[in-house]
Amino acid sequence: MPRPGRKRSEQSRQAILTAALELVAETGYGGLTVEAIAARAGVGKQTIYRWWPSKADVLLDALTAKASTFVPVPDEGSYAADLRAFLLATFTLGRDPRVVDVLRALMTHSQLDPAFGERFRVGFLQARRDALGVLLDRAAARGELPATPSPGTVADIVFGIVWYRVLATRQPLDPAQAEELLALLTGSTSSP
Amino acid sequence: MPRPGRKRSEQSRQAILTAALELVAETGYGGLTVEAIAARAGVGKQTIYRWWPSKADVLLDALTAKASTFVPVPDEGSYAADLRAFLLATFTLGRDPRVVDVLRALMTHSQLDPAFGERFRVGFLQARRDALGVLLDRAAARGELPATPSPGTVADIVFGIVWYRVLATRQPLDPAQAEELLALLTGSTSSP
Amino acid sequence: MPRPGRKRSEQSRQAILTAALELVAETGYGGLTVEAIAARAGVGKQTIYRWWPSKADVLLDALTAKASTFVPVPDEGSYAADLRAFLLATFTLGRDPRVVDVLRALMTHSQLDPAFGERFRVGFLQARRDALGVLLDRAAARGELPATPSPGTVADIVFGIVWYRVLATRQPLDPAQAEELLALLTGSTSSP
Amino acid sequence: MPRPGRKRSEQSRQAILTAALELVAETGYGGLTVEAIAARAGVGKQTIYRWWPSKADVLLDALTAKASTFVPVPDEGSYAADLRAFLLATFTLGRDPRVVDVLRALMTHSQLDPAFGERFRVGFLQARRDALGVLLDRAAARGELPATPSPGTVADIVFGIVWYRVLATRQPLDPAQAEELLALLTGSTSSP
DNA sequence: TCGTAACCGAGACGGTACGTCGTGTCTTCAG
DNA sequence: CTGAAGACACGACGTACCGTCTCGGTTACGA
Repeated sequence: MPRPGRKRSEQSRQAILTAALELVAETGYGGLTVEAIAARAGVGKQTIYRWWPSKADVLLDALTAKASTFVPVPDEGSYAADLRAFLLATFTLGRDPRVVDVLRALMTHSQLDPAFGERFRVGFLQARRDALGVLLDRAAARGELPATPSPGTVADIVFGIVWYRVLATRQPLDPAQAEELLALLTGSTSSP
Repeated sequence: MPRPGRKRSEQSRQAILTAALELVAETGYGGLTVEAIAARAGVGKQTIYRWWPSKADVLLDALTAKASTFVPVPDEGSYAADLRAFLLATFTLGRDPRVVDVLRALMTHSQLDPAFGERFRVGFLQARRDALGVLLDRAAARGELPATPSPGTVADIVFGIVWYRVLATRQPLDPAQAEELLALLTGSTSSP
Repeated sequence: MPRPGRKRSEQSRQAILTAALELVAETGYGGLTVEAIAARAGVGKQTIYRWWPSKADVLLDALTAKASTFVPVPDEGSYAADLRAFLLATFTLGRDPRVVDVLRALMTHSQLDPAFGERFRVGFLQARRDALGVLLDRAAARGELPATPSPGTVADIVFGIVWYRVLATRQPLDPAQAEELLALLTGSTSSP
Repeated sequence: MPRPGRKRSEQSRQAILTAALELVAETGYGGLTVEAIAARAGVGKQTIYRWWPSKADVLLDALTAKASTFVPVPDEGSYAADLRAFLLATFTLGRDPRVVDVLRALMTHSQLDPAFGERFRVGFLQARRDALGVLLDRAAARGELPATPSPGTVADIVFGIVWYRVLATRQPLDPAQAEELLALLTGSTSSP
């Protein structure tokens, strides 16, 4: 049942998302203020607060709306092929500076704002783990999964390396490293 | 050659470091303000600004001064033993909530303040990588090092998993996972 | 053409003016801080800085708004009657401790802040001289004005005595002295 | 009986007085800080606080030390001659910008610091009134004094006009105005 | 077609913290 | 003991954003 009243302005929504992405790319999270987003988008602050709980939620929205953050997990037939596909898709995404800037901002904000931290953990980080989980379950069903790095540890390793490079070393993700990781995790030819 | 003028007050320095650690434990980085540190330490704000470039530098100082952050790397005779020692020391440290709170704050601030980010990267993160590097060099000299995960990737994996759990999942570091990691990286008996 | 946005709060404005007057009466100009005004008025500091260039401008506003600083110059029929009315009104105002406290603060601030000094001189001091000037012009037109103390000097004498007592001797203005001044300036019966 | 220890440095004293005069001339009272005086004089702040209760006392000291502030009151033979001498000496002094700058600073500080205000009133302002008082007493003894402006009012008029021009209009004192004042106060030929 | 309700931009509001400046006191070392 | 140097606790400064709250004005549905 459509309520009365003016409709939400799609134009303002787009302007806000774009402004947020631009600002985070230009100045980092430190220079990202609600006032600056509103000013650049030509929008009142209230319009932002009306639709998003925090500026990080704006970014999260922008990330899922603009970039195709979604990493599909098609069945490639084997654990190795599945994992390779997942890693390459993930590492490719992690080479886009615009995406990386947003990821940094999201993780930073989740440390400052516990409520957002929970949303981010449940709605984003866990979703990525689940995607990898699907793949690992499939491998387990096939009996392909090595016993020793438990699925949880595999996820910790894969996402750990991504976030560590994004936040700590700030070096772009390297596809060659994805292959190293693949070899390590599938146990193929790793003897001295 | 001692300069003239009053000496720096060691008492104030200690009070500031302690206050910073307490506040970050109580309220997280979000509640850590220079004013609050100064108030709790019974100190003027200027005394903090005089000696530390930012509040995160205070924490970094407190971390290295109070907690024995230093992870020594004695030669245990083999790569596996060396790495086990390193991982256990690291994971143990990463189970101390006071240390973890500070680590979160440091990484958060390094995203907000690029200048501190550089200091943190060079003075802390790289130092930890170097410690692991000593160990890996020793193993390479002995010919014990598996070919495939390059030393850089080993470091990314080890520190990646630590930081990912500290920042993202917020689950305490698990010694059993250290053993998993050890098995994986030394290539010992990991077939299904 | 009304601009968009929330209107200025008249309630805040009144609270600020009142707080400023109270504080200057209680503690003098030395104890008058923008922070104290804001705190007492239950107002953010920014609200003060938004509307007044300095704390003295708040006081000046309060003086003209609250106290009836205005000294009317009705035509009393003769120079002597006009001047008596002017002097009595001025001296009466100068006996109100609340007014005197503010005057002291304004003159003090005008020495500290040259920009305010100019505003004060043009917008307040000159206005008072002009009021006296009207009266003197009228007397001149009637041919009542003694030749020797030029109008400018008459003004210097009248306002000089007021400010000197306010700032230097800190003695309340004395109506009897107004009569002395009147006799002197109108040249009535002043021989030995 | 000479106390033990190092003697007070006359060189430092002179440097402080000179620095204070220079600063007040360059920046007015607003830019006159103890730190700036100490820095320019090449002196520790403590040396200033040791010998003067406030920065205004430094200026007061400098004024009486450097400029010959003293207005002598020789007996010129008649009230008119005495008063003319006094007024011309006073107005001449009040035409020196360096003196005027200091006077402004002293009066300003006396509004901010009640203790200095009292010192200034008793030690400086009253001294000037007393000088004029000597002259008026002499005239009274001779029977030359007009009845109507009482001696106190004469003083209020004379010093009022000086301070009013120094603080309020900021116009230099005018010798012609001294003559006007003289004519007015001695009652000589002032009919229309 | 006319409320009425939700939207919009703008921007003022009460707050909190920022980083800086000056105060007057204190501590250190040199003369 | 004085003097230069400078660190100290303190308090106010003026600014930047926060998240909230009016404003006047604009859609757009339902009576």
